[in-house]
Amino acid sequence: MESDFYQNVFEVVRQIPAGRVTSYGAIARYLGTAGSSRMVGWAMNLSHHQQIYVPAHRVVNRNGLLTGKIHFGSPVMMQELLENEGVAVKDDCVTAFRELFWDPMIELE
DNA sequence: ACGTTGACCTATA
DNA sequence: GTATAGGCCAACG
Repeated sequence: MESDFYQNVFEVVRQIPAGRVTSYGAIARYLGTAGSSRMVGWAMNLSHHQQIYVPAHRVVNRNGLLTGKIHFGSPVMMQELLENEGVAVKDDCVTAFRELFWDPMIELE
C-alpha cells in the first residue's frame, strides 16, 4: 500500500526514545525513500491528523535545527518539549544533536 | 489540469 | 568550511 509510507514514518518516529532526536533523511533512508526526505516532512504534517500522538518534536533536520517548530502551533512549543525531555536546545538548534542522534537504521537495524 | 510550495538532503564550486 | 544549485515526490491554490 502506498500510504504505508506515512504509517511507517509515524511508527518509526513513535519508536524514538525520549531525549533522543533524529533527522528526516535518516527516516527517509530507513524507509528506502532516500532523496525524497521532503515526503517525511509531509508525513509529519499529516501527523497532526493522526489520532495517535507523534513526537514530531524529536525529528529535526540534518543540522539539528528545529525547522518544523512553526508547525507546532507555537514556535517555542517544540523547544520546550525537547528541553522537557532533557534535550538541550539553543538558538533553535540541538546542542548535543550528534550525541542525541537516534538512527533508526542502526537502533532498529 | 497546471503551477507553486514545502517540517529536506546531497553535490559541486 | 561556507555558498550556491539541483533534485525529489506529494499536496494546495
